[in-house]
Amino acid sequence: MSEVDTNLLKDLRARGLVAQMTGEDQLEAWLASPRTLYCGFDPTADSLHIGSLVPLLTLKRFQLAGHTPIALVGGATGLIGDPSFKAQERQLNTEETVHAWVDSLRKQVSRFLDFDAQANPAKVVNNLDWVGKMDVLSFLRDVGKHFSVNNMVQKESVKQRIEREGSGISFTEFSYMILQSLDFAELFKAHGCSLQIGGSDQWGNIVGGVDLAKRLYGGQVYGLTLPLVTKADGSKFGKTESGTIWLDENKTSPYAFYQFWLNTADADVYKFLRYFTFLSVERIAEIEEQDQSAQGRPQAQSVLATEMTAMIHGQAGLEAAQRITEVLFSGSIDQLSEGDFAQLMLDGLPSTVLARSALSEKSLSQWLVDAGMVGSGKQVKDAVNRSALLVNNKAISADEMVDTTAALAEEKSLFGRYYLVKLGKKKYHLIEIE
RNA sequence: GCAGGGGUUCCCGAGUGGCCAAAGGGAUCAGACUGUAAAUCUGACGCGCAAGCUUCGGUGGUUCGAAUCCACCCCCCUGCACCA
Repeated sequence: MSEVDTNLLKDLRARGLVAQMTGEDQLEAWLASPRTLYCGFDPTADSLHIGSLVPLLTLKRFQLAGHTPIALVGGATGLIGDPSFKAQERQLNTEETVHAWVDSLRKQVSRFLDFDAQANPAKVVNNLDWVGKMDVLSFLRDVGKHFSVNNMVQKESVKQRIEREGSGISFTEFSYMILQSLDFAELFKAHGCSLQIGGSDQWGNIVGGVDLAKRLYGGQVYGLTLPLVTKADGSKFGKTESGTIWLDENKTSPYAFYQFWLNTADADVYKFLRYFTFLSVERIAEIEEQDQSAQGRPQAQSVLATEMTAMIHGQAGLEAAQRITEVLFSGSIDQLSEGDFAQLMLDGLPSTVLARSALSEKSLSQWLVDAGMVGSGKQVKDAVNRSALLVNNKAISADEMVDTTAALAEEKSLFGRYYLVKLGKKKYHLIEIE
């Protein structure tokens, strides 16, 4: 039997990663020996986003401490939809869609865990493998009988759906909790899995699973929830003007990803370092101290961005992101070589390739809207009025905004074909004329 | 099925015949200040550079004029009934 790191729980607590747990006193002792634990990820998109990162990384922390992690991809539960704390009934996705998403998530999740560990190799399972085989009568008689609707209705996670005016909950979503409970019981039986972790919104579902595993198999099992990531200013974590921050580099480029973390507010950054990185809490405290005694800009954001980008996108992704950042925010663009521009495009700087003959087709504002740089021409106009729209560092006039040929005149280009468009302080888009 | 309540621009939520592209708040974007922070102040916020165009669940109608009135339809909520 391999040894485990018994300081795990202490470390999780120090990181603020423990929201609730069952069997408060016993869990610590239970984790003194290697155990198997799981966390579920439902396919609600073709990629995980950074919100899922906290449970995923915690699974990793458990593995590093010597326990065996199981990542469950919800091929079955994803077909139903978790109602927990959702304001509205969700639209069901088709089976094909969910199947495809399951495959994507399986790959993504696998990158974080170690499957070759001698003592505690990770596993990935899909709950469709057992739920899909179950027939209705078995479900109702063998599983359903253990659930009290009275109890389920009391759950905070579905309460607002039941009480709230203007919404409701279908039996389908209401049954979700039973399926998730079944997962835990099933994993206990098949893999001796004795701990489920998840976001604190999963508490109700997790407790349901603990109860069911006990009733069906008399298992000694535990549940542990992690805090939902919140921001000090109350806005939603993980979203920016351009949408969700995904883990998939095709949906969120390493550059955008790096920038996201770099823009973390001071009030959140040390908490995020504890939540998301594998830096020790001591090291993080040290960073915080240094930042406090130093004037001006803290180093924490940069550490966070570096750690996270390297973790998700690797060293190459990090370097690309830093290269772009360096050029745009500290360098002067006229020092760029022709090759640098090509590199920026490769590195993932948002860019568009246009034919010179096509320029006269639309106004510059329309081109920028089409390129996805801004939401509407009004925003471009607003920026132009404030001299906040620059092409190769020169402000665009109101006339040029309408006349693309003038705005992107050949003599204004760099190397005859590059135009770096800057809107506001942070938004960049590269246009190449071919 | 019956009765009652409701569906407004990203969200919440005003608006009950012209002054409504539609109050207010939130979110978001931009500017100033800064550290590519926070807080604050300013501007924008259906689409369009503009002229102008398209909206208030849907379709028709009344009217010089409708988010606002009428008819029918769709959807949601609450209660009752039906079913058992």
